[in-house]
Amino acid sequence: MNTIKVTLKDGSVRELAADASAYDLALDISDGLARQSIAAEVNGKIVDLNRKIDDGAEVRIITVNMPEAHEILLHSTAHIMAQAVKRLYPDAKVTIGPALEERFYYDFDMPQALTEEDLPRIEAEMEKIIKENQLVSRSEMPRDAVKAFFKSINEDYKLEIIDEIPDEETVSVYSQGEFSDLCRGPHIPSTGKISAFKLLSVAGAYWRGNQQNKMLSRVYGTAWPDKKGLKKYLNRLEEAKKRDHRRLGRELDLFEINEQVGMGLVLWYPNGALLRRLIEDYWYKVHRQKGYELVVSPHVGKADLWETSGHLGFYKESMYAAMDVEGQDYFIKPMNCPFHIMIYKSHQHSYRDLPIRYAELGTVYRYELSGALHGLMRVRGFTQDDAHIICTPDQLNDEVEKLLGFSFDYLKTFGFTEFEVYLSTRPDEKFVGAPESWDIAQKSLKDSLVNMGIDFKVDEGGGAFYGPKIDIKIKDAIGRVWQCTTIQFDFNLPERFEMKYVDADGSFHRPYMIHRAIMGSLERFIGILIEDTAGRFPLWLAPVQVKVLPIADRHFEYSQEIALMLEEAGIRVQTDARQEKTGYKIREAELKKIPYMVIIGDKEAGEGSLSVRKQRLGDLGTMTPQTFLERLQTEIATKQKE
RNA sequence: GCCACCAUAGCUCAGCAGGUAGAGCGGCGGUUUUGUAAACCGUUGGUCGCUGGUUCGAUUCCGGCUGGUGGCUCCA
Repeated sequence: MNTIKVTLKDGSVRELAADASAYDLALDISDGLARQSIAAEVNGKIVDLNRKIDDGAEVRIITVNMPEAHEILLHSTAHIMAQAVKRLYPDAKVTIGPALEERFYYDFDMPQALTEEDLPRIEAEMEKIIKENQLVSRSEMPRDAVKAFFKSINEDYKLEIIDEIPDEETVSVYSQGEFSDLCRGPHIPSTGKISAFKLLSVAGAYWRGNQQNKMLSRVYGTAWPDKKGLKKYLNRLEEAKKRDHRRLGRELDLFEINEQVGMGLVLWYPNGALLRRLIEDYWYKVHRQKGYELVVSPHVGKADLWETSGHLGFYKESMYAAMDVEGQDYFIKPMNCPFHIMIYKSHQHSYRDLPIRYAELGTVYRYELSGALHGLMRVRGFTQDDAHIICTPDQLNDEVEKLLGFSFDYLKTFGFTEFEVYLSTRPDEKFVGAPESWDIAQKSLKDSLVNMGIDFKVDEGGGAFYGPKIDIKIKDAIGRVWQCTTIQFDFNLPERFEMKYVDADGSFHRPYMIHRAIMGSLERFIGILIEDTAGRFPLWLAPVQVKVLPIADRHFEYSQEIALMLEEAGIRVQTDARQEKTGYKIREAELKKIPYMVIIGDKEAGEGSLSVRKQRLGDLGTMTPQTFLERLQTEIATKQKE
């Protein structure tokens, strides 16, 4: 009998029967490994476990617990779900069902939309399929045969997908029991390999995400190597729920979005407004330090301005309707740029004046679909931490590098340490400006990133029509990623507004312009900050920093003294003089996530000391008022995170 | 905007196979002078989101609207 040789990850070589599959290899190594295995990596490519191995291949068995296995688990579970749905609702047509990062979904075209109530039934049917432990098999077939097959079972969507698969790619079908699905794979060897899954929600989703198309029923679910993993994930969802900024916003009295005021419009309560103001103050301070000039622009502008800027041409669907002012149309601003440009144009500028950096916390209004609104994260009126940098072509590199450094420093100040950076380049079809200008700008952006040693991904063709951009996303405390900073070139507006500067030789030139926002929007950034910190803001941002808790009425006078001393030192302090037990006052301060509590009883009043308690950590012991104040001041000055 | 679901006291929620509602917390009043996450007693809170319809009668059933949630799309 012929044999083949395969190399394992550790470099060792094994001899197997000529027709051996990856599973046979796993079995040959150990029964335990075989049991745990769900796929194999052959010559760097992840394939099905029952795929035959070629002689000389380098093979690694993928077991359920490996990170690479998760996507397969999710994807295979999606198939099991589709199978279950087809069993329960034979009229359902399957469409697509990919794995996401920790979840999967499958979209179905249903005669009647699925609801939450259908989920337990589907889950039960899935359990059955898993118990049946059906073998999952892959077959590669000629396109026509595949099409004929899906046509025979009325899966129209699959036909549409097949037509879009590039010719050079092989078309494969995965089958388990009575269910077959067009799929690239790989998949688990049999349905019994799934041991922990849960369906999470149903939602509507347009076929191919296009509003013109039919609304499908989407079911989201998740799958994990074991029950423990599933439980951990579900706990994480719970944790995220606890951090939900909408809930904390109410609990901590930060803000409200009021029905009578209007959807997507934020009312900032005193605590939230204070938090916001602290961020604004810091923002103004560092921008002045970084050479920005602060400008202020109006909330509305005449139609002519928006005509010139092109917004009425390409952005109208996001703008609110015109208002008539003495026979003239005015529009509420969706962006600040035209105003900043008008400020630039008010004077003639020499090359010596550049770069000019105009910054404004500019509140803009954009029409967002009602269904897209979400707490502070997506609203209709929001404040951009906007700035426009106007410079000469040879100042570009320097400006971009400064800007990147500034952005990272700024975000780090708020405790964010992990970033994802994206460079988006010129779109294929629609763009303004000369391709050469794009090349210069893109090169400048790229060089800056490389020079600064920043890891980034390139989103080829992902730029706006008016220029390439760099986006920075931040990762929060529970690993979620949020888009904040955006640094965008603009070849459009300088042209439209005929911006210019006078060069050394006296000739006029068009300056380069960069739009940038570091936080993106204040509303959204604060929303992210709330979720990142779970409402436990760093001391420098906490609306109330210290709560003074006299134990009995006789301690009130000394408590007042302490509160006054702290207040005079610039600490935001409140005294809880109610006739309540200390435990009760502490509990309340804890729930309001006030960073420090100062407890004052006979002992403290007698010796002129303080008993200090830190939120969540508990009793820090007794210290002098001076020591405590110094501790606070250090923590504030260093903007230390909780 | 579209699909599904949801809307009961300030908050969290129970209830009603149709006969106009209840708890805990909070608020208020009192007693307690209190030591590191909830003292005790009393009391006040609701056009059951709005609006039509069915019905002798609707918070409950049906329709419309408004708002919210999860998605789709877009993006700060």
